[in-house]
Amino acid sequence: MGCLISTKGRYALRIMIDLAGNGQGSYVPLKEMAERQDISLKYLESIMPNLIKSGLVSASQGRGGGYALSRPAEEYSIGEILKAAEGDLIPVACLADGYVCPRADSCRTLPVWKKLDGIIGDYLDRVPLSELLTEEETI
Amino acid sequence: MGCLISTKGRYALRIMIDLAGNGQGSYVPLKEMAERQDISLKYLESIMPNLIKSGLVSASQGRGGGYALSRPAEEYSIGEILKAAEGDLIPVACLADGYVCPRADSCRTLPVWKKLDGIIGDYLDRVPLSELLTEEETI
DNA sequence: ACAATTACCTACCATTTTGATAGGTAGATT
DNA sequence: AATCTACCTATCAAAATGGTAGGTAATTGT
Repeated sequence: MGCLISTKGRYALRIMIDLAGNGQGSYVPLKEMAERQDISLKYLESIMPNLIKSGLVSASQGRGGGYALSRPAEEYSIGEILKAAEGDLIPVACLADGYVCPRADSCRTLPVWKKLDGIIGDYLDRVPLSELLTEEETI
Repeated sequence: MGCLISTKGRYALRIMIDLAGNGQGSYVPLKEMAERQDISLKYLESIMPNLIKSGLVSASQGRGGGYALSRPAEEYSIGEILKAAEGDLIPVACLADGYVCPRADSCRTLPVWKKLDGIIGDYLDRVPLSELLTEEETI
């Protein structure tokens, strides 16, 4: 389909919203969230490590364990969540990390891609996670 | 990789730039452009119908034939070119044409996707093809 | 101590998309 | 008539996507 944001990012966002609804105090088991959000537990298990690695959530094993936000919801941008979940968030392969295009210095379109990337990043970094919460979830 | 714009869109843009360099008068054979741009002729052949369908270029068969811009370069936006080449240009599957999400009315993220889509479209629609031409190509 | 609960890890897999190739057909020009 | 050109159909390898399965290790309540 050619999408910037896949289920990885979308599901991660829903998990973060779910976690925000629970507050920071206690841990929420992934199984609960999988059922609540109607997403495969096993698939979610493959996404969570990305959020852990980026320090967005903390986890605790064993009974009473689960996941929890590591900061208040207002202090997250959805940009950083999507970036963590997806690995990268680029509109065009030319901008891939580590990729050096042989046509780069004569390429007339590269500046446009960079600008586009900037615009997308700016917007997503400006939307706080808390903006996605309903009143009940915020309380 | 998770990209909004694939080679289809990027190659289409390079073809349009190449065509703009030739002016509107005569037709340019695809074979020439494939060699000049170092892109597989056969692959380009699969992209051109999209540009034809959207009325961005006109074609002529037979000797002396090829492709030509159907308007002056200033009157194209790169947004419409990319959209024609890619088929659609959406940042997230939720916005796919004809897709109706069951969670749509309670979804907290959908407004963000729509806004993002708007931002991307606005930018790309505002960049004219002529902005990608060098001085020589513009003459 | 032990059983239950939980995250975490590795491997696998079906489907779709991407990027491309191959060969042939039909129309236009010299 | 010969040639050049777009156009059409089929095929294909590799990668990404979205998901499944089974097991291991850490923690906790009882």
